[in-house]
Amino acid sequence: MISDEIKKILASACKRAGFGITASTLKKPDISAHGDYSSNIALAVAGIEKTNPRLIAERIVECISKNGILSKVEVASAGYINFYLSDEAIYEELGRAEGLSDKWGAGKSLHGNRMMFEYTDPNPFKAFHVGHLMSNAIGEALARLAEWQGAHVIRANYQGDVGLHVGKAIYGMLSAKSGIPAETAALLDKIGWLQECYVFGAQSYENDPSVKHKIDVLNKTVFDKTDPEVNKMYSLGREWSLANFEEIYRVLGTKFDYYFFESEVAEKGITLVDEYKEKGVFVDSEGAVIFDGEPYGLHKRVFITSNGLPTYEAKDLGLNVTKFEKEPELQKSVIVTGAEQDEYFKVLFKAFEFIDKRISDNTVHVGHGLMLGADKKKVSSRRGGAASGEELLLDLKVSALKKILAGKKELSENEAEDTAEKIATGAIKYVVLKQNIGKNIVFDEDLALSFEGDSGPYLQYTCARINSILSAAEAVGLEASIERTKEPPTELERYLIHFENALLLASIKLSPNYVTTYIVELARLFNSYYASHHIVDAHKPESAYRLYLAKIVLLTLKNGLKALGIPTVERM
RNA sequence: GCCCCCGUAGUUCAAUGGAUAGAACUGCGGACUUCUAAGCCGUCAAUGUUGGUUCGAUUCCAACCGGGGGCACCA
Repeated sequence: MISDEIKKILASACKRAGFGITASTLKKPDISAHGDYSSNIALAVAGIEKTNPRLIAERIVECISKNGILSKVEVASAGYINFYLSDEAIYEELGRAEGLSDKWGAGKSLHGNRMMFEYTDPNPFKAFHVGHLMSNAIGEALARLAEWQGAHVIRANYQGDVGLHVGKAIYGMLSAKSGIPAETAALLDKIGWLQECYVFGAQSYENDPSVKHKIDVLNKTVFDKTDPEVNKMYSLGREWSLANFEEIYRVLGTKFDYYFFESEVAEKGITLVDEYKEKGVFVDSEGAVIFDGEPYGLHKRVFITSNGLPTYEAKDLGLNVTKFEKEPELQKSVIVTGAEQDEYFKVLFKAFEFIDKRISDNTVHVGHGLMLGADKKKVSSRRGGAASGEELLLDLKVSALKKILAGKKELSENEAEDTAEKIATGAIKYVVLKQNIGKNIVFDEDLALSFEGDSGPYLQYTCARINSILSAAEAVGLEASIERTKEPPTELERYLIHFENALLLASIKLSPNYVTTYIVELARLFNSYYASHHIVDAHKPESAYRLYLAKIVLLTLKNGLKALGIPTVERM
């Protein structure tokens, strides 16, 4: 990265000037008039030495040796040191980007690290909710950003295949047995039926005390596997749900390496609680076994109920131990869930400090906000009730398809369908990834359907537009080249140079929005450039360079989108 | 009651303690019979309140006001 070069230059200049600061602070200035890179190091030094920052900056600048990559170094304002890259350095960076191709943007900051990301976590027998969509978008982006930094990433999905919700669903299934879809029926029909069963079961559970009792008993039957009929419903529902989730993951672009199930980790959780109860980590309280977080400013949590059943606390104990058992070389474990679990995880990690410090030290929880509708309430579906993730995707897809068909593009039916799906996925993922993870998202579906402005489709559109330019160039036999007829770098070229840093920062901060912000600004700069520069013109010598630049922009957009898990389209 | 998170243009979001707080949507006003108008250009408009720390605060600290979430056998 060229910023590393400048950091070195700056550090050695500081040393020569007699300032022993090694922590170099180099950033891209907010406005281009302040150069390509800027350092506030003189301000920091002045703070310590109680002297005039401008004088310090000037002393540092005097010590900067001549270097081909810099055209100018200046002291500005209160004492900033602004670095201006030479045109040659910028062309060289563009050439480096081209050479790296689909590796352009990658870094080494996590090279050799083995990291597990757990996300999505839907529950079989229940709907795939918009919350799962968010968790997936964020988890997938974080996983990919880590991969771009050289980490070996392991994707994990933890699913609740036991528990009350299963009892409710199976109660519904048994009640509606006559309407059960045939084995040959479409998956969508099976899932539709299953969800109706769940809703029926859940409502009956709330409204009818006798049913509540029946479901509680049924739930135990599910667990004990003593009733063949119940067993059959259980395996059908589980199978259908998981197959349906797999289809959603395909659309979303996620491939999991591990599927953990609550049923598989419960036993281990119970054993751990027993073991560490003897050591005083867990204590009996009102018949339950709890961990008391209050001495640490946290709260109490039940791990084993008074009926002797493990809560999700105990299961999480088993889950996290299992992760490190299956992956002994694991250096970091990241868990993505809703932010409502923030404090729960603090308690869990505190308990882990007494059980396995390696786990508590190397596991981080990322809590994301809720997705709300335009009315700031839960996103509701067109059919009433909370919207499922699938419905939301489908609504967006239908709208995208309409828009595609309204155009005069000659896309085949398949391509149109596929493109619409990618636009829908891109739209929803972008909305989730463009803002800070912990905050609630207000998702105005009508606004999202317009696909205008600061949006995923805007980025996809820009890519499609460049593709179109490339084919226009091909049609007239124009070849991209940076060798002849270079033009002085514009803001666009100067912006491209910061791509690697955006990816690095996003990875370090677990904040994909650094990348969304970067690439949407890049797209904006390109579209603006496009409006004022005619690119393909066989008669203009500068066309080769402009085409080259367009290709680098496309490469950067594609790599950025890939690192976020947002699909790109060829045409739209 | 205790704890956690969040308060930035009319709206939805940005901003690694630094320079002139950046976009999008909306509104208003434009350009274009040239490579994709899901585009481009211009314009109006914002840091909840009061203090503190700092050379410098949207960012850190405190209090208050407002919103959301969590605090025992559900996940």
